[in-house]
Amino acid sequence: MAAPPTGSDVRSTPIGRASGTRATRQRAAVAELLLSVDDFRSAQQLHDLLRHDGQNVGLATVYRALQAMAAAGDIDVILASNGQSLYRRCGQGTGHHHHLVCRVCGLTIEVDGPAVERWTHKVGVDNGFVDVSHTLDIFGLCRTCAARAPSPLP
Amino acid sequence: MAAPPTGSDVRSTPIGRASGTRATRQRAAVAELLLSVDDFRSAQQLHDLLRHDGQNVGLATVYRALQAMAAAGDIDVILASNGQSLYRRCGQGTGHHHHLVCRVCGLTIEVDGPAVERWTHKVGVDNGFVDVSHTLDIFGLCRTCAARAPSPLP
DNA sequence: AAGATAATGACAATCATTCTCGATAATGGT
DNA sequence: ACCATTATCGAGAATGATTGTCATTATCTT
Repeated sequence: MAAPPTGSDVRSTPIGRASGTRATRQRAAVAELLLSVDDFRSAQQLHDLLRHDGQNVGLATVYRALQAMAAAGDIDVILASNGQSLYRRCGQGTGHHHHLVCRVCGLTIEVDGPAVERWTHKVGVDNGFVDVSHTLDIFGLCRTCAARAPSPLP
Repeated sequence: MAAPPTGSDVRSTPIGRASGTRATRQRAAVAELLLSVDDFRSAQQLHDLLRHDGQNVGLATVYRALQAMAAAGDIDVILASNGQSLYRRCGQGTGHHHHLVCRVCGLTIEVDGPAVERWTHKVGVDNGFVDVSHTLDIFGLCRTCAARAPSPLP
């Protein structure tokens, strides 16, 4: 044991590691892969990428790793309109935030909206709700995709 | 049935009926059921309600009816966190709006946020996006459910 | 080093939703 | 009204993402 046990054993585990969890090759592979990907990807896409990368990780393991990371707040999850979950690393340290996502290429920009946070919370409280949370995502066509595609609707 | 048979449904393509679509008992049943339900319900819940009501409608038909109504803009759809779609009639005439939904009982309140609309649009445009849209839903525990359940998180 | 036990992987199971296709019934024209 | 057309229905099979099972393996604690 190298780390000095200073009385109460506060967080002798690395950031994002809950006590009782273990560092494995598979989880490291998933975490590292996410560092090299900028856009939201499904669990299965990430699994394929690992395979092509020579990494051999089971699909169920990828799901478990992503869930764990999401629960720990290390990655963002959004629900695509077809119901599948998409994952992406999020800016370290930045807490709650939202996403501006290109419908075509998936380009993602993190955005903050303190006013919106306040507003949604107030709406909940004003209506007698507690434990208020919200989902907010912005979609559109990024400059590149807009230039490429003709106007979709007249 | 002694009630006037041609009371509520006009045969000459009522509002919301695209040409080429037909008015059937099943779709009427789904539409009417939605009138009596205030909260978001899954397709399967609605199917069960129809069954208990004596109405015999196939599950696939309920899905098809809901999809058609959603596509026509007659009902609202939200994606629950488990990925399943929830449906609810929306206030006639009211255009774009958002929802405050109780996580436990599904109680739903429609809310408007003109400022949020402006903000999301601005965020998109400022980043070079066009054709900007967004999703925004607020979740929480309504007064009743909060009183019933102990605080979920210490 | 050794034991306790998270974590893994291959595969089965689940669950919402969609598809298939023969049967049925709503519409429009006559 | 009657009929032909064809949208819609219903029951079950199929799909596809995600989760559960469980024997085996690898990590952490002592």
